[in-house]
Amino acid sequence: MQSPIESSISELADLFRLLGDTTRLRIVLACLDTPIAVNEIASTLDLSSSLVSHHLRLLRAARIVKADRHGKQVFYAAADQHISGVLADMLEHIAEPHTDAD
Amino acid sequence: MQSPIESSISELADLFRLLGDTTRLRIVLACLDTPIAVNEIASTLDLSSSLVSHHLRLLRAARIVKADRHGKQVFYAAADQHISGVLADMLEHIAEPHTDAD
DNA sequence: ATAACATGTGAATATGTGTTCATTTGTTGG
DNA sequence: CCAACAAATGAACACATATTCACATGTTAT
Repeated sequence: MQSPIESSISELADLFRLLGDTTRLRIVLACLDTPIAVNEIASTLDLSSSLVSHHLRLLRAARIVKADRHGKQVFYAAADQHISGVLADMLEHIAEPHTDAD
Repeated sequence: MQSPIESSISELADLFRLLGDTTRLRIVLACLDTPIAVNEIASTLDLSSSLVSHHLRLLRAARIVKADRHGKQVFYAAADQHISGVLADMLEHIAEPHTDAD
């Protein structure tokens, strides 16, 4: 991997920071496979739609998810393959057996 | 991707949250390619070794980096391929051209 | 043992941020 | 146009956490 320039680093960190909150992460996971409306996310995860909307705004700004309006409802979905790729890699990292030796 | 169980989610979020700070991210990037000592990280990134040590402790606890003592110095390196894989994916995500249309 | 160096740690503070509540904007159907 | 619903937003608060400073621990050489 190339050493990323300084400007990319804050952008990188932004993306990770957004995924680093359990509520936001659950929201992202909820719309990974198929587009899903805001209030459906809210009811599924048992959150207020206000809170979901707040988080989706941040996720959308970072292009982690993309929005698609259908009538009154707005459907959200993962922006691209890299997002699911990152999540898959991290899950492997967790699954990996680890000795207690540091 | 399988839907990750609830316990994995907080573990996942922890990992992302740790990478979501620019200082910690720079530290991780600094020891991605080759093991590097604490004070070398500190001087390279122009940080106090105390701060670097604090962050390394968190990164080590999450098994993002691993420690290796050689004499007085402790060398740190990325724990496994998944970490670099995640970073590579995220960099691709950033590099991807994006329209301003939301 | 002691000095010199490298790393680790605890407490305190300043800053960032997730959540709630109230309100507003946008959209469809009567 | 108006009522009903979905989504978005702003302000305020509570809480988490990154950083600094002072000090402790661990390691090597003399």
